[in-house]
Amino acid sequence: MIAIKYKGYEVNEDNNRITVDNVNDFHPVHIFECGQCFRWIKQENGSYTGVARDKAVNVSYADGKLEIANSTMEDFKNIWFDYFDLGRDYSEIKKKLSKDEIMKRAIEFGHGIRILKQDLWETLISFIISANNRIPMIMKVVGAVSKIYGDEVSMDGKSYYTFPHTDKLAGSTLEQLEVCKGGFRCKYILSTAKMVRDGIVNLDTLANMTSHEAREKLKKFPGVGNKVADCTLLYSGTKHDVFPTDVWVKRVMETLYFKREATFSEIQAFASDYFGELAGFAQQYLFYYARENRIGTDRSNN
DNA sequence: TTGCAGGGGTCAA
DNA sequence: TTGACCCCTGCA
Repeated sequence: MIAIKYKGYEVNEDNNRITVDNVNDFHPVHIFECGQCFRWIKQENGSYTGVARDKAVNVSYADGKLEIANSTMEDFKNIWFDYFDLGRDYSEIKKKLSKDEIMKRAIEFGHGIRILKQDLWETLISFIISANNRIPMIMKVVGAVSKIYGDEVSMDGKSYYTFPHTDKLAGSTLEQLEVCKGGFRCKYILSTAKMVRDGIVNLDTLANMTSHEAREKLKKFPGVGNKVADCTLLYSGTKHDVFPTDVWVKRVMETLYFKREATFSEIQAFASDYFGELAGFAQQYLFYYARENRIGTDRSNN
């Protein structure tokens, strides 16, 4: 048993299990089902099992205590602290974003949302797969890509698969990749993988660019437009001031803010002006609120 | 049972 | 600005 203080948290390691005390603004359902990730599966006991950063873990949370099973203290410090964005004060963000009744409602609804710091490469490929696709399908395709091209890791006697590194995917043929059922997106994945491998676009440089520059850089990849680029930047924790605008976000903005139809650029301009540096966080609360309540569809309660 | 629309977007015309 | 695109699900 090891017990340490780490960046304000009390962290314990016992029997390959990490517990972190006094974690606020954290709700696994909100975090894992707000559309930012595709590799976390809900278990019968309400915990989530997933693979990230080449590790399989099980995550649960209750009464301020976060538990990460199948993890060491080293992994917590090197991976999970940043992955779960534990260094960020979400209470402060929520306070700043609670500037109107709409945001107050959305934040109340998704109060435990955190924006994960996922691997940039994995996020890029995952969101290329997300184009014109549904979440269960995206999860199946990402799972298949990992199973075929990733490495096996085990937890509790069960096998899991890491997301493949760039070289592995880039070395595939289109025919092999199509087994994963990515459909027309497979050719985008393969071309993107080759471009990354060959250094045509260097993902490591994105963090040092402005959000606009980073988005334009990402759009050089086939299958990447504004939406996929912004999702990649936000869900990898690279840029938090982007406002990925998909049909759900468009609907919620039109229904609750504009009260009329609005164009993509109108919504972008509004978000940038109104939410500023916190636009990405606002987008997550709004997206989760809109999708779970079917805002803007004929099945909504509004 | 079969058939068809449409989905958290991008590309090409 | 508009249709095609893989594949799957939901719903007649």
